[in-house]
Amino acid sequence: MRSGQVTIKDIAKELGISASTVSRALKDHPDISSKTKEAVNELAKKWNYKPNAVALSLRNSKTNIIGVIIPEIVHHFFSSVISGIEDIASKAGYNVMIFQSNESYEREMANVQALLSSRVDGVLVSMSKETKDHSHFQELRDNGIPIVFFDRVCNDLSSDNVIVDDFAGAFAAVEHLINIGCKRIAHLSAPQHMLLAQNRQKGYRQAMLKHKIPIDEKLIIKCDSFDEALMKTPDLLSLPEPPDAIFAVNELTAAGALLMVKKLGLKVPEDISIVGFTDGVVSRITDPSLTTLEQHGFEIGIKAAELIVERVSLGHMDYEPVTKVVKTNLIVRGSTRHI
Amino acid sequence: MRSGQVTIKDIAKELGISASTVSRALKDHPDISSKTKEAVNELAKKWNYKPNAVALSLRNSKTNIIGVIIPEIVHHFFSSVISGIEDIASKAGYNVMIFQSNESYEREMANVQALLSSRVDGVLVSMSKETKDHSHFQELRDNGIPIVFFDRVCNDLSSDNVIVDDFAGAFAAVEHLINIGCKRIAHLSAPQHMLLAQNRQKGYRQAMLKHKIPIDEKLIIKCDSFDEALMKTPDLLSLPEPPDAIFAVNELTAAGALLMVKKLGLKVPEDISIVGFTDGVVSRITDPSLTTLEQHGFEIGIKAAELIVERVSLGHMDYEPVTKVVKTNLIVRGSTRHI
DNA sequence: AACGTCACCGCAAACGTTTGATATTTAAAT
DNA sequence: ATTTAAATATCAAACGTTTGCGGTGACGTT
Repeated sequence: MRSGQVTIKDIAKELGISASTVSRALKDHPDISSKTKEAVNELAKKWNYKPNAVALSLRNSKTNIIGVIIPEIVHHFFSSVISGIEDIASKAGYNVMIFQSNESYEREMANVQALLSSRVDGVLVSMSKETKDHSHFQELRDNGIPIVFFDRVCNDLSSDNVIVDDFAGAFAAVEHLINIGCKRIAHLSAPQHMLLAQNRQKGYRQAMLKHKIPIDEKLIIKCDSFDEALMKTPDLLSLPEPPDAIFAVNELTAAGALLMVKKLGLKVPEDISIVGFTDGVVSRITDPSLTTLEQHGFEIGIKAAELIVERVSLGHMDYEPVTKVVKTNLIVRGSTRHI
Repeated sequence: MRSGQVTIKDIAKELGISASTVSRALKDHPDISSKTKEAVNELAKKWNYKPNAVALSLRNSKTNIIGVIIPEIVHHFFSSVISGIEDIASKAGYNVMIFQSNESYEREMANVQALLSSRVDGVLVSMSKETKDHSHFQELRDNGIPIVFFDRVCNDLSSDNVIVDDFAGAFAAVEHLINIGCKRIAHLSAPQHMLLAQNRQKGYRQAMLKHKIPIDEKLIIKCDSFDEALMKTPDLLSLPEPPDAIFAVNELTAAGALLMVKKLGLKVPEDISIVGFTDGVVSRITDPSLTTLEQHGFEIGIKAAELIVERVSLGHMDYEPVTKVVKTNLIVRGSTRHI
């Protein structure tokens, strides 16, 4: 057995022919006699020859790698996205390289540098919460590497985006709450520099407006994690006019609110209805199970990967950016009143 | 602005010097005058030169990529592992390429071929449930690529492993149940061809044995998902002598059992105590929260990555395989009685 | 004998980088 | 003025692959 992996040269040497002939034989080039082809193919099989992707990348200036930058892998939504990406990429002959920013701007920039060095063919990004400047992404573009943003997209950079329909989803959720008779609906929101959070809040406001329910700003608070929900829900409930419903910006926040509401002796959904965003495992196993908006992470991954593959195969950066929107579904479960 | 990325040659041409001089200047080689170095560094910075990793890989026969094959990315445990891997890898200067087998043997083999072609420096694997033959992994080894298995390891192939201490964990869990006074402890188990499931069941039996509690085989059933737990828990509870505790092979199964027990009008933990394996988000948000065994996915990822980095830097395949065991912690929460 | 036509194969360059072995220049020492 | 050494820069090869171009026989046609 040889050390390292078999190359075309090894085969050529063994057969006493040139490397180019071996290359052509392997590709069934008409210039090569069938005798030679047979010999080459036989030996290649016997020695388990695998083309060296690195050499190919160098020659073709194409790595067949797509890079992914994600805030945190340990998230049902994000891991679903990655799964979708990997699915499509592997089908299209691409490999996937992942980087997590850990919600840090620094890390994200370092990741971009690594991607640049790796000469990946295209990049998929969901931005970190910290990120406000986008020049590192522009740098990728300047070097001819197409980018598709997903979920946490970039509003000032004109770019390809794949997002969930946050506005419509939030609107539907709040309208559902209104339809079952809720009047004082609280909104647990995320920081407003994120487009996603803006749109969900807009959906909330629009639904309230449409149904002529006055908006109480005291019912809109920044609260976007399980632990924060545990902290802030009591304040909300001790308002002079407490809410009769909560619309949370994500699943875990909704779960935290649910837990605290119960702990404070109120009943869900009889006293308070709760709706979350993002459909993970959590919503199904709470008691009662949570009414949520399906976020279709897998689908987003698929769409984003399809788009980047298309952009990469284009071979140039001269295209009109598009924004693909994935619809959300409202899944009604036990945490909202039935009428 | 130039199209494509800046190379050493571009810099050399612009400065009227040779590529080798540029290369040495960038590495602060003593042969190069400081004047030249300054000029080179300045231009490299101005033009944003990034070394081409592909060319380096080819030259050094080292890609600085580690490949990961995982059954399903969308799993709290596995995504935690990936997160740990990515953390260590990036610190050590490696990039991470992921592949999911989707629990399919076919896919897994295809992934190995891709890994082989990509010339990754090392591979981390958690096997698919289907996999019984391991020659594809042997092929990686034969080509000088070290492998570290984690969680779902390979018993017949002598190899590096990183696993959780399933036996001790299960033992501790069951002993805890016994200590709080439970006598009839049911075990919701996974298919026994998986080493992991075997060891957990062994831990269960050993703990019962130690405390001289008779083992009732009717209390050991195959049941390893949320939905299956919803189905089978009622049968368990309607036994002539129903259990007073449940030890489930994983978190979601425990959550399913918990939900169903409550639905049937029994109280947790007053009537029945429940313990799960694997610590995800789910255990914290159930009501009551679940007593579980922390599986430390992140930690496993870290250990596995550290090990593969070590193996890779060794530069040869002549080492004695080790098995690293990550301890589990029993986290006592609300689903088990306090005494 | 001279030429053309095939069928088959090899040469060399290119992708970007590094590095041992050389060249060339500069300055100092004889 | 010549030699010597040091300083500086270049050459060429190598990593594995592809591909345009050129080359070599064998054979058939005039």
